[in-house]
Amino acid sequence: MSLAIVWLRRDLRLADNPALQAALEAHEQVLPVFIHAPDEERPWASGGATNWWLNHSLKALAHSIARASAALIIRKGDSLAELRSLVKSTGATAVYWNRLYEPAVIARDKQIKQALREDGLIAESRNAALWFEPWELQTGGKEPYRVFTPFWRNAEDRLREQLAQGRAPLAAVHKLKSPMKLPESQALEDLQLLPKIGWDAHFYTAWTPGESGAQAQLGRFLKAPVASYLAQRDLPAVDAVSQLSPHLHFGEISPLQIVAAIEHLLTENHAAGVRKNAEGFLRQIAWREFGHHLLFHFPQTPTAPLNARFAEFEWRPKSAYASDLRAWQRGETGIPIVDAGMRQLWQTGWMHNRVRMLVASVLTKNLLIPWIEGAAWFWDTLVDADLANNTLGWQWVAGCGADAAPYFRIFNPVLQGFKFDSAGDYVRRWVPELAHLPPSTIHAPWDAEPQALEQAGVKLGRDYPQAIVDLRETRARALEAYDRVKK
DNA sequence: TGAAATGTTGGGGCG
DNA sequence: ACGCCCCAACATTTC
Repeated sequence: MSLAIVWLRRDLRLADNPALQAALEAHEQVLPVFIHAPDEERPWASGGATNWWLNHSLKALAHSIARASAALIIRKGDSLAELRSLVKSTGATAVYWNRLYEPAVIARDKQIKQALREDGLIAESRNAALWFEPWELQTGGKEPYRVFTPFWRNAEDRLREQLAQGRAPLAAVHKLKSPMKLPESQALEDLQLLPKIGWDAHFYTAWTPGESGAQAQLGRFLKAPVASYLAQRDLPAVDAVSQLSPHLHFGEISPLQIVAAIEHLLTENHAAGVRKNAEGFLRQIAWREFGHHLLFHFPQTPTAPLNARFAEFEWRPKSAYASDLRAWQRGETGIPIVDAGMRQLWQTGWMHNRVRMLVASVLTKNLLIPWIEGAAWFWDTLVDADLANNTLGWQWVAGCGADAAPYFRIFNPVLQGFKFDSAGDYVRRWVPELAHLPPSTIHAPWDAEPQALEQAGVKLGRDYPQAIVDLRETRARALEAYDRVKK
C-alpha cells in the first residue's frame, strides 16, 4: 500500500484541491497534515485576526476530513523535521502540497522539496490559489506586468480560452483512505491561535470560516448582490460585496471555483446587465491575482517601495506621528468615515474596500505616516490579511507601487462620505455617538451649527474627538512632500 | 479606484 | 430690445 502525505497550508478545502487530487490518483492512502510553523514565515507570520480565522478553519477542515473517514494530523515546529518524522512513522513515499507565493515561504518550500527528494521521496507542488502562475503571464516585452489593465486583458483572454477548452474545478473529495495506525497529532488548542484578550467576540457573528462557510458566502453573493455589483460595490453601508477575501486567503475556495460558479450563473440568468456586473466582480478577483503576480516578481515590496524614488520620501518621524497613529488605529481621528472604518476593522476583522482606500489615504497623505505602519496594523487586525493584497493596496494608495494612484490623487474623506455614504448609515452604525446627526453634517460635524450639534447630543471634544488634522492644510502639505519626490 | 481651481456657457433678472 | 451681470452647471486644467 503506498501512502502520500498531503501537506495542507492555505488550501484548506477538499474540493478543487490539486495536491490532494494528485495524491489520490497516485497512491492508495493519503494522510492530510497541517504543520504550524510561524517562525518560517517571518517577518510575515500571520497576525492576530488571521490566527483566529486559521483556528476555526482548521476546526472545520478537521470535521470534513473526519466525515470523509480520515483524520487531519496537526503538528507544530519545523516543517521539514515534522514531515520527515511523519514519513518515518508512516512509511509514506510521497509528499504533495499547493504553492504559496510569499518570498520567505517560497524559499522554505524550495528547500523542503529538495531535501525530501534527496531522501528518495516524491515531492510535488501544484497551483491551487491562482488562475495563472505568476510566471505564466508576461508583457509583450517579456517583462512582468506593472499595470493592472493590460495584465487583466491578457489574463481574461487566456482564462476564457481555457474555460472553453474545459478547464474546470476538481470535484470535491468525499472519501479518504488513511492508514490504520495514525501518527501522533497535536490538539488544535495546542497551537494557541486564539487571542488572549476577548477582542474577537464580534468575529463569531460576522464570519463562518471553513469550506462550507465559503460556499455559503459565495451562494449568498450570487443569489442577488452580484447583479447590482457595479452600482453598489462602493457603498459601504450596503451588503453588496462578496466578502470572500478571508476564505480566499486560506484557500477555502479557489478563484477557479468562483469563475466557474459565475459562468454557471450566466448560463441560467440572461437578465440584461448581469454579465457586465459579474465581469466587474471578476475584475476585482483579478486584483488579487495581480497582487500575487507582483509579490512574486518584486519580492522586496512588502517592505520597500516598488518605485525606488519613494525610498527618499520624507514621512514624518515616528516621534511626531506616534499619537496620530494611535488615534487612527483606535478610530478616534475625529473624521467620521475614517473612524467608522477603523472601528469596523477592529470589531469585525474586516473593512469595506472603499473605506480601506480612504483610511489609507488619510494615513499616508493627510497624516504623512509611512504606509508600512498602516500595512502592519492591517496585517494584525484583518481576517483577510494577505501579504500580496496588503502590499499592493498600500503601495497603490501611497502612490509608490505598481499602477499606483498618482501622487496628487488625495481622497477627501468628507466628499467621499457624502458620495458613497450619502445617508450616513455607515457612520451611524460604527460611530454611534454621531447617530443623531443628519446626513448633511454627519461626515463633517465641525461644519454643523452649534445648535444642531447640541440637538444631536454631540459636543466635539467631549462626545466625539475634534478632527486631529485640517484636511485642507494637510492636503497641501502632502502635495508639497510628494512634489519633492517627483523632482 | 480624486479634488480643487479655473474656464466656459447659457438662462434669467434687471436697468 | 438689448447689454450687463450673476451664477449655476458643466468642462477643462492643474495639483
